[in-house]
Amino acid sequence: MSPRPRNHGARDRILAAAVRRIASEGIDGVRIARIAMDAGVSTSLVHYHFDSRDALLAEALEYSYARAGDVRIADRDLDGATHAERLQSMIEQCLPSSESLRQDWVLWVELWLRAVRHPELRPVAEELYARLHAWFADEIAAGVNSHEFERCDPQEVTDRVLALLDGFGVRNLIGDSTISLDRARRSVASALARDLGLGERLVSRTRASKARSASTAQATGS
Amino acid sequence: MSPRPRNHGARDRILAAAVRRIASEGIDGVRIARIAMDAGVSTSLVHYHFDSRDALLAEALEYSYARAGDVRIADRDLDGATHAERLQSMIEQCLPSSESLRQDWVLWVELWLRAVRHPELRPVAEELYARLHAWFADEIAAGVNSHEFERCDPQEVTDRVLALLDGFGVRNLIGDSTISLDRARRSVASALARDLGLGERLVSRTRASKARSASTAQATGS
DNA sequence: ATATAGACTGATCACAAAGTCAGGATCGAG
DNA sequence: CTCGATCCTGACTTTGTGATCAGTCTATAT
Repeated sequence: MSPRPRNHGARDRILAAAVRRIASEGIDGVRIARIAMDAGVSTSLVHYHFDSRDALLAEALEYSYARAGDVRIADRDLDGATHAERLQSMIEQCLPSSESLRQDWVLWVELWLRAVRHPELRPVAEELYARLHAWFADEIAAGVNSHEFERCDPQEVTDRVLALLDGFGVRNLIGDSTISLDRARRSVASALARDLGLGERLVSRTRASKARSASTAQATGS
Repeated sequence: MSPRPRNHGARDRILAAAVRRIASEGIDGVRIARIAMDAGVSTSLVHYHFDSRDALLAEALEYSYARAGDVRIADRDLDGATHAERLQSMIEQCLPSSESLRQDWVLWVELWLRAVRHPELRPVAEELYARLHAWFADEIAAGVNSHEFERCDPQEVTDRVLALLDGFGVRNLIGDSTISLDRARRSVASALARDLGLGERLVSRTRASKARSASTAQATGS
């Protein structure tokens, strides 16, 4: 047997550093010298592991999007929760409510911008939205089935929720002082609540903050 | 009198070319050589008129945002219209529904991304949102006053509409096949209609398409 | 022991693109 | 006419950065 590739982890460190740098400086602003520095290696090693700068960045983004697209929780605190409580927690995880979520958001916007100009990226974006869509629509449909929610079209409602999340999320992301995180949360939740026939509140005040802290705790970690 | 600066229009042509190039290639992708080519001048002239690449791009963006932020219509066809009809037309003009609106949208997203990393740009973004907000909120408040709409909080409703517009707009902009322009239009309009107590439709079918064609006609021109 | 493949580096190349500079062309004022 | 300011250009310099390459080091297999 010929010696197998044994990686001392440098490759992964480079990828991780790349993701961080992309988030902080933008795809176009990233310099491989910085990535190498962050990863504690020489620039040559970066070129050794990746064919080109573009290849590195593409893989880094792919990695990050895959992670972000993975359903974000198997949140133990929500095991016995109602569908409304789960939805509340999902909303929380789709807003830039923690440092790591903000980072995901920036890469997200970066993807939007590039998808406009590079049609080959559109499937990537669509796939991400499709997963988010399924995540919400399934939960809503389940709630309708179990008569927790009023009859409604889960597809329509989901699209509206995703749009609200994007709209409020972006404004909060860019630091618009009129859209606090809490305002975004409440607006999205109350709009959703009305669509589901729950009146003005998705969940009661105390339960809402419980769901929130449960999900932010796990979003912040890692 | 000392000789006045006599500009043969080159400076403006450079700015216009810059805006076009930024929209098509992105702020980071813009090369002054290309801008110069488009404007039919030498690169040296670009440097003659603008201190630096950054200064040129900043001025170009400022120019474009100012134009886009200007209230977009004094739409004669809507002079005798109801507030609902006006709102329908405003929605149309806040979605990427024409080539020039798509261009504005791209620059808009570009601004979001940079505002995240350059706090000095945030006031620019906030100002743009403030104008949009006022535009919608005034119209809604007027409709409430005249009892065309149900009593509601125009600020809240406006923020929700702007979020929906951003959310649906972005997805349409990146070519997401599940969010057609028409779907975006109808979703935003129906959500707004419900907020205003008008049931499911903001305006009747025929009047809606009339308002749409009126506003796209003027959005496409120029 | 030594041959081999993978992991890694320092030095260097190549190139694109921003920015500079010296000077030419044009126009208005005196 | 001619002086000076404005407008404009081609050639050049500079710099940042992606990529290459020759070679070292280490671990493992035989």
